Order: sequence, then C-alpha cells, then structure tokens
Amino acid sequence: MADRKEKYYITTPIYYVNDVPHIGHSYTTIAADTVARYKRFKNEKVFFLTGTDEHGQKIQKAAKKAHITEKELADRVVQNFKNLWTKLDITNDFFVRTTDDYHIKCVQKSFESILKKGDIYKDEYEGWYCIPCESYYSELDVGKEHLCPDCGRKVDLVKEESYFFRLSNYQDRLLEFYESHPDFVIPNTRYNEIKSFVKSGLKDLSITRTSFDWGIKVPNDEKHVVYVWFDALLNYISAIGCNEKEDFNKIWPADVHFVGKDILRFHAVYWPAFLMALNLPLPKHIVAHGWWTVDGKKMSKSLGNVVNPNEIIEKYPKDAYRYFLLRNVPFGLDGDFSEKEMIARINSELANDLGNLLNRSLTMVDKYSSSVVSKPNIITDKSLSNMSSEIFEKIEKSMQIFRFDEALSYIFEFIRDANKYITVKEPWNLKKNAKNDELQEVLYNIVSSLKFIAGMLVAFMPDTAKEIWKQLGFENSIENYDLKFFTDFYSITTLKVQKGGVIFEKIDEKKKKKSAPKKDSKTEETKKSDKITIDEFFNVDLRAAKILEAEALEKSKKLLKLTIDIGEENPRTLVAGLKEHYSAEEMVGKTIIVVANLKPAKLMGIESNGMLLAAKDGKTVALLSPEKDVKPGSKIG
RNA sequence: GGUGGGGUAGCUCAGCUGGCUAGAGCGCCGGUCUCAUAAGCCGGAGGUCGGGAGUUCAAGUCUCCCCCUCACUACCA
Repeated sequence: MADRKEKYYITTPIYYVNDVPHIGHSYTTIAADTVARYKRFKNEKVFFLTGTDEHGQKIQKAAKKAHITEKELADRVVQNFKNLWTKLDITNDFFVRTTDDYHIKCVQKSFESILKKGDIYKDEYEGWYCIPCESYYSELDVGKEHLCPDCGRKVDLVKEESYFFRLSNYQDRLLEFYESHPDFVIPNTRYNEIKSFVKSGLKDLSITRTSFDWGIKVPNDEKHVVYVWFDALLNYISAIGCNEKEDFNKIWPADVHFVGKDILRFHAVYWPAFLMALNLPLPKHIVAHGWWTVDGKKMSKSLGNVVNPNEIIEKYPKDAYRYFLLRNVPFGLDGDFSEKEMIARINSELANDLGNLLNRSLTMVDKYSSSVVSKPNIITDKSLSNMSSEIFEKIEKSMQIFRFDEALSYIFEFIRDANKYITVKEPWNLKKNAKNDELQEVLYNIVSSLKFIAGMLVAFMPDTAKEIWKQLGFENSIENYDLKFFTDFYSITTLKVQKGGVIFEKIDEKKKKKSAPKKDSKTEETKKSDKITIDEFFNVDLRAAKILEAEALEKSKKLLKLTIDIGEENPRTLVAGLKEHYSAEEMVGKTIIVVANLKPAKLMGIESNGMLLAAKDGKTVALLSPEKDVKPGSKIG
C-alpha cells in the first residue's frame, strides 16, 4: 500500500469564508507553495491542495444578515481567496470546498464507517449555551459561575442530542505515535505542547449539532449536522478521492499539513485520531507557524491594521512580498510585518545584492564579450562552483525542516560571494590588459553563478527566477531544465545574454505615504458598520466610583480586589486585572469609572460587581477618572 | 500555578555534544574599485553573552538559585 504513494502531498488549511484574506492566510499559502515549487524543482511529483471551509453557524448568521443564501455568501468570499492566490501565482493543484458534493459524500461516508465501527456514538451533549453569542461552551470555558467567556453573561445549560467521536479511546495510540515520530509536529516546541496536551487527558468529542442546519447532514439522522472539525479536516482526503478512487493511494498520506499555531491541536490530535478510526495512514508532518504582528502590534480589525495582501502586492513586486514573508521570520515563530523593514530588505538584498549583480554581470558580458559566454576548455578557478555545492547542501537541509529563512539566507550568501568574486577578479582590468582567456573564464563563472542563483530562487521568487533566466538568454523557460542543470555548476556550454531592465527597483520611503490614506478609509469603513445608537450606548450604566480599599490577590498574577463606593447603600466589590500596572496602595482614594450594570463574575473565588474602565496602549494601562471631583455614583454620559 | 522555549553588539538573530583574541546581516563611521540600481568590495565601530553561585585546566556553551519574556495549559479577563 505504502509503496503506491507517488506524490508529495502538501496542504494549507482550508480557510473559513467568514473572513477576508489577510497576511496570515497568504503566509501559510505562500509557504506551502514554496515547498510545492521546491519539490517540483527537484523533479518530485507534487499534489498541492488549498481550499475553503464553508459551513457553520457563523456563515449561516452572516448570510441571513446579508439576505443571501449561505452558498451565495460562500461563493462570494471564495472568490476573494481564489483571486488572491491567482495574483500570488499559487500553484495549487486543486481547490477544495466543503460545500462540494464529493466532500459532503466523503464526510458522510466517513461518519458512517466510524459509526459502524463503534467509535461514533449517540449521546446527549450537555453544553453551556450563550443565547446572545449563539455559541456553545464547555464546562471549562464557562467556569464555576457559568459565564460566557465572550460576553460575560450567564449561559444556560442546554441538553442536546449529539453524536460523539470516541477520542478518549485514542489517547494511548496517539502518544505512542508521537513518541515514535518525533518530527510529526514541527517545530519541536509545538510537538512538546501537543504531547503534554494529550497526556493531560482526552475527552470524547461532540461532532454534530442540531441547533443550526448549515452543514453536512448526518446520514439517516438529518436533524443532525456535522460540526466543524469532523467536516473540515476531512477535506484533506475528500479532495483526493476519499479512499475510493484509484489515485487516492498515490497521494495519501499527506507529507505536510501547513497550519497556523491556532489550529495545531485539531491537526495534531483530532485529525490523527479520525484517521486511525478510518484505518488510514497518518500524515508525515504537521508544520505550525506563528502569527504575524504588524509594526509590532497584534493585527486586529479594531486597530485597523490588518494587512491586506492585495494592497501590498499593488505597491510592491509580488516576489518581494513572498521574499519578505519567507525571509523575515524563522518558521514557526511569530513574525512582524512592517513596510519599513520590507523596503529595507528590498533595497539592500533584492536591489543592491541580487538585482545589481545581474545588472553589472550582464553589462560586462555585453561590453567585454559581445554578449556571449562559452564554457572554457580549462577552468582554473572553481571557487564559485565549490561554494555553490556547499550552499545547495545547506539549502536542502533547511528546506527539510521548512526553514525558508535559512535557505534564503544561504542563497544570498552565495550572491555576496559572487559579488566578491567580481571585485577580486576585476574583469575590467582583464579587459584593459587583454587577458582574454582569464576574462572569458571569469565571465563564464559569473554567468554560471547567476544560473545557479536563478535555480535556487525558483521556489521562493518564481517571477524573479524567470526574469533572470530570460536575461541570461536561455531559450526554454526555466521549468524545463532538470535539477542537474543547476547542481552541475558548469552546465552551460554557450549563451548569448539578453540584458533587460532592472529586476528590483529601489524604493524610497515616499511610497509609504500612499498607504496612509488607504488605511484611514479602511478604518472608516469598519467604523461605519460598527456604529451604535445613543440608546444602545445608554444600555451601559457608567458611574463614577470611589475606591475605598484595594488589596492584591496573592495567588493571582493580575488581579486586584477593590472595594468601591458608587453611591449605593453598601460598597461593592470589584475585581480588576490591574496588578501589573497599579499597586493596591496607589489605588485607594482614586475616583474611577465603572460599568455598574454588568453581570457579576466570580474571579479567584471573589464576586466582582462591575468593571472599571481603563485605556490600554499595548503595554501601558491607564485608569480613566473624572477630571474634577464628583460624587460617587454620578452618572457618566 | 504547571510545562516547554527564550534572554548574546543600536536592531534581527547564529553560536552543535564546554576549548584559540564571542560571530553574521542590517544600521552607523571610514577607506577603495568603477562593470553596475550613488550599487560592489574592504576595514572599524568594541557586547558585564539577563543576574548570582558552582563544577572544570577551560563555560554564552554544563549544574543550582533568582529575575524578565514568549508559547501552550490551568485559572481568569
């Protein structure tokens, strides 16, 4: 069975269509695309999958709000993703949608098969339901006081018939598997996290719902709809034939599932368990990457700093964007996106080091050798050739562990070597002194280096590689050449170069100004949709409150217990997460502003009645307080 | 609180199983070539390698304690 596998199978997560594509989506997809291209470059057969997750309550809600059907909504958003992937030249072989027929059938079939086996069973799901949020939470989520983790309101205990997946049965097998496959989860710290999560115990998983119906119906029990992960994860097999078609075994198991760290658990715990239940082999690697911050800040809609890849690639070359994302962050860690840094890299690495190397080299070939280089009979200086083999080896190692940043740094190390070589050899002097043989060799070495560089870049910056290729004067496109043509440094016999334009323009900071108004208009948009009426505002009862006592809670990292006067008969107790910013002593006597009509919450065993207002700016937290003395209990508004 | 990472030049980070005067890239300063996108190349700038103690002939590199930070988890916003 295993022998039938023919293709390197690589996937991105399927993206939820309740969202517009942002830098994070593009990063995962570009990373996967890079591996796909790299494998193809090495003459391996590849199957590269991406797609969309289109079911669930959120979509149902959003569609209702927009007065369209769920499918119409999904169709619309899917197009956003597809368009972006086209623009980024993503080379996926297929695009899976969870609303496609084959997927629905696959989920139903898989469900039935596990049901038959006994690892799916019907029971009652007891969940805590928050009506306003329309969401279920576990006992753990809601805590002892049964409050919604999102809005803080009381949740109701709801019993609902549900099908469960017997995840608890798989705990030992999973742990065994992790032990014997230490590179199953990459990077290592994530591997440790997963292991300890599973060790701490697994509960059976509720995998159906009856409370909404935008989803895949459970066979023979149609009031149930398959819930999230059992639907979504199966895309990885539904897209390639669901263990039915001839080709399935040529592709499955997946070699790499690329995921963000937020959905690692589902891929590294649930998914292998589902596969075990289906008697299918497990994927080779789950590779989890970090988050992107923007200019050091967390990306969020409210900050209005969500990076839209479409806007970036309008302003900068697509390859520069790919390069920056892949180069700037060690895979697995969180990365920071800033246009300033991206411009710095474009200018110094792409324009100065690489672009200029191509440019100066071809100019010399034009000037000194009528645009033609040929392989000399004897090559005396093989330093660049030797370095290229070393570099390629290093790149290989880095790519095996998905360290794109390292791989790129090696390529650019070689680019610097080539620049150095030119400086040392001084072709202009060879020309002046009519040392033609030596000059020919030097030019040949340089052009061969560029050939090597183009090959190494093909996975990371496809456009750039192609452009270099064209300027080097190759008649066939770069994809037509075998790996050997690149690893064999002296594979060029003769070449007439076709010098073209500059491949990376230098960017001055002026470009940045253009982005400013764009950001503003975006913020306005979000503001518009978020506007509330005055009545809605006054639903919140804001009051001035005087702090009578304050006490730091010993066991808590963040919490202070405050006793406050808001003009009521008895003082109230309020617990606030301020310990890291204010000491208990300095709180006493202050007049602050609190939300008085918030439902009580129990924190560290103490009931908190209300919430105080504070301004947060990344690290700084500042309490709001009335500018003049007012009576405790004064209304704000 | 538990677990697992980190804390090394202004910035981003390399430094494997302990061993010559602690490295790279960027930024900065100075020099230099001229084929080139005022690019390239060379040199410099000097960082208590988080703090303290210990092991050793020898410690960013091992041990212990402490501080800070990040992730996961718990608890909780």
